[in-house]
Amino acid sequence: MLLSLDEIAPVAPQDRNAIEQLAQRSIRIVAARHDVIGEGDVPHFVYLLREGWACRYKALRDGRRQIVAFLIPGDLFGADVPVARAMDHSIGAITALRLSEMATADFEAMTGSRPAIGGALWRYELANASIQREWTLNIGQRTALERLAHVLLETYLRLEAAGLAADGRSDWCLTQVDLADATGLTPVHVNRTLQDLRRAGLIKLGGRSLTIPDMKALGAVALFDPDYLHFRSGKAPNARPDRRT
Amino acid sequence: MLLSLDEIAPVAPQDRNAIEQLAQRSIRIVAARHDVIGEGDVPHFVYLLREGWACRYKALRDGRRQIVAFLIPGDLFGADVPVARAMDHSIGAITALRLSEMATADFEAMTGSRPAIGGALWRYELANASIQREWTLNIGQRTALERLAHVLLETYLRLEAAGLAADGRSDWCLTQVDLADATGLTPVHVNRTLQDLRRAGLIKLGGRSLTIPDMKALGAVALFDPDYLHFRSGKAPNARPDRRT
DNA sequence: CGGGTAATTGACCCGGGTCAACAGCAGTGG
DNA sequence: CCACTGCTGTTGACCCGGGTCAATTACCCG
Repeated sequence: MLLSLDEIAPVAPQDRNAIEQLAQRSIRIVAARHDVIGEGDVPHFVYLLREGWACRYKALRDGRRQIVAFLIPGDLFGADVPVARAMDHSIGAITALRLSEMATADFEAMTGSRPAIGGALWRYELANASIQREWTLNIGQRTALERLAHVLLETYLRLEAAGLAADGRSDWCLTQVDLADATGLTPVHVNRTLQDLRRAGLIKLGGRSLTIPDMKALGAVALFDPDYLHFRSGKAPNARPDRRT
Repeated sequence: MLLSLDEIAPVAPQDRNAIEQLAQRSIRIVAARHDVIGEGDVPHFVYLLREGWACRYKALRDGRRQIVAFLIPGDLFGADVPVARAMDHSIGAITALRLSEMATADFEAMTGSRPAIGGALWRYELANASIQREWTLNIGQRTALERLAHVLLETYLRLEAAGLAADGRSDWCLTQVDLADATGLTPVHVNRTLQDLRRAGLIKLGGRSLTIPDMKALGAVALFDPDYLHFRSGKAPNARPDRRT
């Protein structure tokens, strides 16, 4: 079973089994480009994404839309709802999805009886929060070229960590409009910037697949530092003196 | 004792006392414009901000800097470190700060023996994550005018919830450079945009204080919807049908 | 009174947005 | 099997919101 939780915080085999048991009970299929959960909803399920790509997004009243995270197979969402009352954003399917749905009551019973899962979940949500901060930085400070390079590289690395990509190559389900909504750029400018990246030999993107020939090179363009992803394989922490700002 | 945790999730008096006990043990003073914690650090304390304004920020290697959150009196930070290993961002003082520092071991012992605090903390971090998503939306989609209006209104409301502001008036400690770093604009453009807001009668800002004469009007300009703040006084959730995207 | 930080202003410029048209394909129904 | 439709990607011409550069003017605060 694909479980991105396990890439952030190790989950013991018996705990994995407990999750898997619950996850096998009910499957939900969602068509591409439909909402799984809408802003304001109080869903009664915790979801595990089994197949397909989705996104978290927020919309402004006038239609402007910001994707705030991509969800890929193995990702868990809705685990915060029992705590946070209602959704403050929507979950949208990018491709067709296959989801495991776990009744929140059952899910809470499980985390209650297995503290290790609660702890892992806590780590998982903190890692997601860290990614969210990086996105704020990405959109606020990076140029279009850096920004797209960053999103592509981050997404590739998450896919690789999930075992869905290797050797710099991956299936790719995001349209240029999706990338535009995620980066705060227009689709037209995404198109042109992707061409710049292609021309520079930094990516090959097309035909539903992404190839990154030189991770280091793309990372340099993106000003990429993988620490914020909080993968278990991450580097050790360091110390630092007082510093003026 | 000011405790923003309590504005998000109610904390029982005995739990409040437990936190206060711990918080009274050690005070740390930090000078304005110095770092409290640097990116990569593994601090051994959980901090409660008692006095002054601070921010979370991330910096790019070339010096570009993004403020990803403002911290005001009553805010708690560092509670995630025991879980997340190392800091993926920095905490910087905007004004001089007075902080309570609680040894992480003591803090964890307290949350361990008082599950209600752990639950409240979980809600608190989720509310912060929600604000972070709103900031991503803010920077990605709103114009300079909307964006500044949004930041000003959000910050005012948080101050009000903390009891540090009332009747549309509040002390104000952010410079235009701070606002620029938080919104992804340049200081020059922040200056001009603030003047537009002033000219429109939407804000009075100067002399270390902010006044918002008409909350509704400013909210309309900012496309502001307070639900994402997850204040206890928030509205009830609603339902919504399947919707195409 | 002096020195440093924060706010303001003007002139000019550019990265990315806007508008519009078109091309390539995949699905779909006749 | 093919025409039709709609989504995705691409390109060109033009424009504007916000950035850059460079002074200058308040403010503190000691």
